[in-house]
Amino acid sequence: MTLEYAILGLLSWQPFSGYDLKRIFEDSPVYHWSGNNNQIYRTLVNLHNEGLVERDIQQQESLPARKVYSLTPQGHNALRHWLNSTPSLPLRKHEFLIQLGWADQLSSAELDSLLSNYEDEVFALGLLVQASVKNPQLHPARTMRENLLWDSIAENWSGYYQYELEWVRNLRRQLQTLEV
Amino acid sequence: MTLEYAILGLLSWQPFSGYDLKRIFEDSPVYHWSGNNNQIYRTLVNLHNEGLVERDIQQQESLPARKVYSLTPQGHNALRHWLNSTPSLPLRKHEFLIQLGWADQLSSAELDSLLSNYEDEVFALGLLVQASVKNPQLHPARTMRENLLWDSIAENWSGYYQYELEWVRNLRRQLQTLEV
DNA sequence: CAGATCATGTAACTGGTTACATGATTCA
DNA sequence: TGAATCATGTAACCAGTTACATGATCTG
Repeated sequence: MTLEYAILGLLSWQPFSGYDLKRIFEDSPVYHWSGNNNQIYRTLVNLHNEGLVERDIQQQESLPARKVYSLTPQGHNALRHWLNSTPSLPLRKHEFLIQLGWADQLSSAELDSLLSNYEDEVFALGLLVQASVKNPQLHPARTMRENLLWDSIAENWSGYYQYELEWVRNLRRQLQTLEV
Repeated sequence: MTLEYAILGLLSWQPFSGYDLKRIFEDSPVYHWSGNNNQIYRTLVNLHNEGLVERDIQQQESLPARKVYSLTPQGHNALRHWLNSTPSLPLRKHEFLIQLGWADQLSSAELDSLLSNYEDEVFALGLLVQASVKNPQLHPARTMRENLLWDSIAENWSGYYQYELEWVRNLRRQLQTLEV
């Protein structure tokens, strides 16, 4: 389960509550794929049962208690083991390309509006991603090497949206020359 | 449900059996995300219940009957409606980038071996993708415009793996210069 | 006064994976 | 003789989404 390790990673940096984690997952495209409580809170309970994290309950007046989690030595081990395991390849679910595959049924106006919508959305998301991925609150930079790694992660994400944007612009241009 | 429309799309091209579809989904990165029977066979039953496809049962001697599905007029309508609906953005689940985010805990030998593994796998998959995405059996080319669309889909996929490959090579180079 | 933020959590669901089961035929 | 291909399907499970519930405090 990826989410488990994603959480272990973050906790190896600093202790967080479920709520903190939820916000990080929501805000960062790196952790894009789950920003929902249900899974996060349940995963924390599991990790706790497995002895990989420990929880510190901080009582607050007039707000529910914060449950702050941190790694146990076993948690550190589990993380380190995962870090050395063989990397998994990125998964892309690109629904739009499937849509496009049958879009010859559309008029050229409809098709271009579809592409222009896509272009706008990619552009907008690209800006968001660029902003959030550079947010120093979302990642550590304790050594020069760690800094380089996170820069490279940020570059991978923002570069990806750039790639997608150039691709759609190029396609629109090609379709226009076909039109004439 | 994306799978539903992906199937409607394919059936709008030509009739297929569940087994045919399963193989297409397995072979093509475009439909990467599900090559498993369970869902495909169940989805076909659903589509049939909804009246979007009709089935033609072809008895065979000594082999189970082939159930060949094709679109009904309602199926064509549903597809056309979806084609004109607002495009959805690509989803990337990039587990490796999360792994990398905490990889400063590894020795430089371990880190480089991780990256080199990743590079090899991306390279290999890139070749596969390039081959399968150009396979004319997996897509129609009935008009010049349709041809252009599918070329562009193929380019999006193979270009993506190229992008990922250049990214990892670049990172390895940067890490090496840091080392010295 | 309405809506966001802090902070926890649960219920019901959809989507997707892994593994199993059957059984004939072809190919190395 | 063992593996791959053709062709159907089911059972059990894991992962992820949407929506709900509570209740105080802060901000416009």
